[in-house]
Amino acid sequence: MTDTDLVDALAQLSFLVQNALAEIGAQHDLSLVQVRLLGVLRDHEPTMQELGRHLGLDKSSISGLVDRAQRRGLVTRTASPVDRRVTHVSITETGQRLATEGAAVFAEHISSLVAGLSAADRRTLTRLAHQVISNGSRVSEEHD
Amino acid sequence: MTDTDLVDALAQLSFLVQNALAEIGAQHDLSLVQVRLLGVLRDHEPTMQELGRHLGLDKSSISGLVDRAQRRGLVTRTASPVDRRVTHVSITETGQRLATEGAAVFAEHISSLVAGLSAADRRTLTRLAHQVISNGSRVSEEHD
DNA sequence: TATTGTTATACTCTATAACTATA
DNA sequence: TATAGTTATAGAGTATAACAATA
Repeated sequence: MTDTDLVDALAQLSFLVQNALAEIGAQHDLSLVQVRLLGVLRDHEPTMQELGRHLGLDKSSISGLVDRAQRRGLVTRTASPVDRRVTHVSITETGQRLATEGAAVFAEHISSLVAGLSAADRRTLTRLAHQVISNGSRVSEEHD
Repeated sequence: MTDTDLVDALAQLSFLVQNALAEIGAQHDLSLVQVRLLGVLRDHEPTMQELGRHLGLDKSSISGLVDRAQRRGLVTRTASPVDRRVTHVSITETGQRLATEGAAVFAEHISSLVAGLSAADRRTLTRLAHQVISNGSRVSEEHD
């Protein structure tokens, strides 16, 4: 027996959040995947391969993705000093500014969505969301 | 002051749910937008224009989307009897079966994600998610 | 004239397969 | 031989602009 109401609510909620992310990106001509790319690069300087794992994309897709972002001055490629096959990707000043600004707008947008909830309800929602997320990590590890 | 922890949790949760949807679709060679298309058509027989509003896409994008789904035997076009400019889109038997089966798999997947929560916590999460969603509807109406 | 839908075009995004350079 | 990344190719998905048919 599945909880139809909860399943539907989580599906709708996920679309609400993803649409917000997509719209904020679109205001700067960024697709959702470019938003995710900048999001990853805010805190990491991964290799092309690591980037592919993070985003769940083939290495050839990453090549094109980074090409287009680089063409717009958002990221740069740097050669690894230890293994000359390896390329690291980093975010530029411009990309960083865009990512930081977008993250702030996103945070405000989501905050406005939960503004009607009491402080206690917001804490509860945070706790329950984390529980579902950690459950999700466990599930995806099982399928490795 | 924005609630960083809640914002992050909702973002992560949205990716968890959307990835599940995308993976289930991919098992039948359906993209996320094709999944959404079939989802809408399960309960409606909209015109091309209405479909565009539902999915937030331009009418030209809908033409291509429906073309590809029709080529695969998932949907059909029917002429409106009252206005000869208008085309209605309906789901086929094959599409219906696919959509119903996918919805069941999705429901099971999400249910397994929340299986660790108590019944009370699941009820609370349902309530809070609905509150955020209705807040989101209100917000998007304001921007009309 | 206004509206519905299609078509032409251009670009992003994605995977597969073949390739190059390095290990 | 194996691995990291690129390139060639093909297809889905998207929007803009121009178009045809109908209202």
